[in-house]
Amino acid sequence: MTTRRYKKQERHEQILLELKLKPHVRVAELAKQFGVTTETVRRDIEDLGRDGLLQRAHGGASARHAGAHHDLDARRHQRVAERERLGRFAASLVAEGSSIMVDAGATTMEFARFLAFAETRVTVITNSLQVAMILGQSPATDVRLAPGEYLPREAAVVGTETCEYLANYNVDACFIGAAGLSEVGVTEAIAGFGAVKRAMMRQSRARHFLIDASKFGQTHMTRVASLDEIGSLVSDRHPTAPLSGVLRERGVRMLSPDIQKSAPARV
Amino acid sequence: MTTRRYKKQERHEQILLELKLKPHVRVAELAKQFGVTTETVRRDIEDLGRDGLLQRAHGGASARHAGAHHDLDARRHQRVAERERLGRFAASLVAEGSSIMVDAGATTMEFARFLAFAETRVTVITNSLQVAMILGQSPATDVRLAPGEYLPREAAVVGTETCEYLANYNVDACFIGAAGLSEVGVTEAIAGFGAVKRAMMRQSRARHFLIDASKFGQTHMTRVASLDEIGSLVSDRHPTAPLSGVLRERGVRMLSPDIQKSAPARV
DNA sequence: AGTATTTTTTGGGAAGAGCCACAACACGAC
DNA sequence: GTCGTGTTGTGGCTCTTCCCAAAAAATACT
Repeated sequence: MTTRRYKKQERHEQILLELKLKPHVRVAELAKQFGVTTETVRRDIEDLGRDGLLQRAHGGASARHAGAHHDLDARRHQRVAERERLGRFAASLVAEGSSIMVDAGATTMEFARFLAFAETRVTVITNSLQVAMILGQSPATDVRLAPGEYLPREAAVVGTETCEYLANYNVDACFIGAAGLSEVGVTEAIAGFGAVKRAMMRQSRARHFLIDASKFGQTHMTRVASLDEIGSLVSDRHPTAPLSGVLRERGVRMLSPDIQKSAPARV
Repeated sequence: MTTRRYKKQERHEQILLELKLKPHVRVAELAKQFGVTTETVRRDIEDLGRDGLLQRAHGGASARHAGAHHDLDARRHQRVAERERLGRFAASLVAEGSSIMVDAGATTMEFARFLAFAETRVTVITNSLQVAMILGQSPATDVRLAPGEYLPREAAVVGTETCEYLANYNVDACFIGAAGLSEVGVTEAIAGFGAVKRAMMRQSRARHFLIDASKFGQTHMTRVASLDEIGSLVSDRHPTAPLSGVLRERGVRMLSPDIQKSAPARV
């Protein structure tokens, strides 16, 4: 027997690995690679798709580029439009020729996509591998990546090294995401990220928090910033009644794209 | 007239934008969105694909995202079998519980894949985003990423920051790729990488150079190491006549998997 | 060992996507 | 207006992919 067969789980791992390297794989391709039937690969893909580890597509599978948490996937898919508006709007806040720090996360990634697309000339310092790769696409962007321990879940680095590194730079603005915004302030679910976000805040003249409306009122484990420390809140919608009052009181600048209904939506 | 028709260029932009947001779009989807025939969309995709702005796929198009760098991907598809043998073999050299540095490149990526697959308990320091992502998959691996300027072409960081960072660590071994190996020594085509490779060499007790046979006899611009400095050469085949003699003379340990035909090839 | 369970292959029909060549349409120049 | 160029739509055909169900093989269990 010359070629031993891959076991199911081995194929699954290989497929995911493959998707880390290219955005799209074809069923036929994988079948040949593994030496199995396309039907088998199809089943593999179906399994992985059910677990939210990849996106199915006709003829193959695509990476779930968000790097977002599996559990939040459903919500992520409902709020695509919102996140997109937020990202596009936030990207418009970046001045030509400026330097910024960009945090890791699904929202900031969306922001990075629009920024790359706009080809704004800008220097970016980030701890997110995804953000680095996205912005690296744009020839107008200089990207510096922070060091640190690699967190596969979020495709980002964290830790003291990361914070120390950030402390060496002073930038015009930072763009930070978060899991929750409430009267308590900005909070984050994933430990380790808090420190990085705070380090970014310290080094930036302007602070932009990219938080979509679904996170309003939520409080998570670690506090990232008190309300006073938030420079501006960038969101897809303005916060409503109780929260908006508190925010205004504490001097938070609230920015959102929802005024301009003018241009007939084209997308 | 309610819905004005998109012009060609507008569609092109929209398609690219769409791909920034999701990794894969379908022809049929886009056709409906634009209100044109699938045939037209197909033509659009073909145009964009010709310019290398996206990857074609059956049923649609994929983003040329992060990691799908043409040359890197193309290289990955050349000499697959050789590279694979090399990678698998090199991965077997890593001792359980050790710490290593891993260079950027197509060959070291393959090595990383097998190392991740083997789930060897190991601490890895790298300047390659791809290597970090691949090894991050393995729960047994601790990954630290070096800082520096991001090079989209290779999905790696380089520069003085990178080298300075590496100087802070001392590891058991380093695994370094290269574009050429000749009597002159190990040489590299891409400037900036040489310094990083040398920095890794300095901090490692053992040095493994992962160089496949197709690179024997080649000399490139910047010198990475003289023959004396090479610890061991890991390759898919033993070097032949003129080169092998010189290498032996200069104390290079030559390792390659071609003796052990035992384990049936797995892919 | 032998049986049970999971996994993979096989085959065939339906749906989708691709490709090609030619017709239809738009736009600008003259 | 006519012409020419470039773009888009149409119809016919082929190939690929999908999905389903049943047979075959591999694996796990006792």
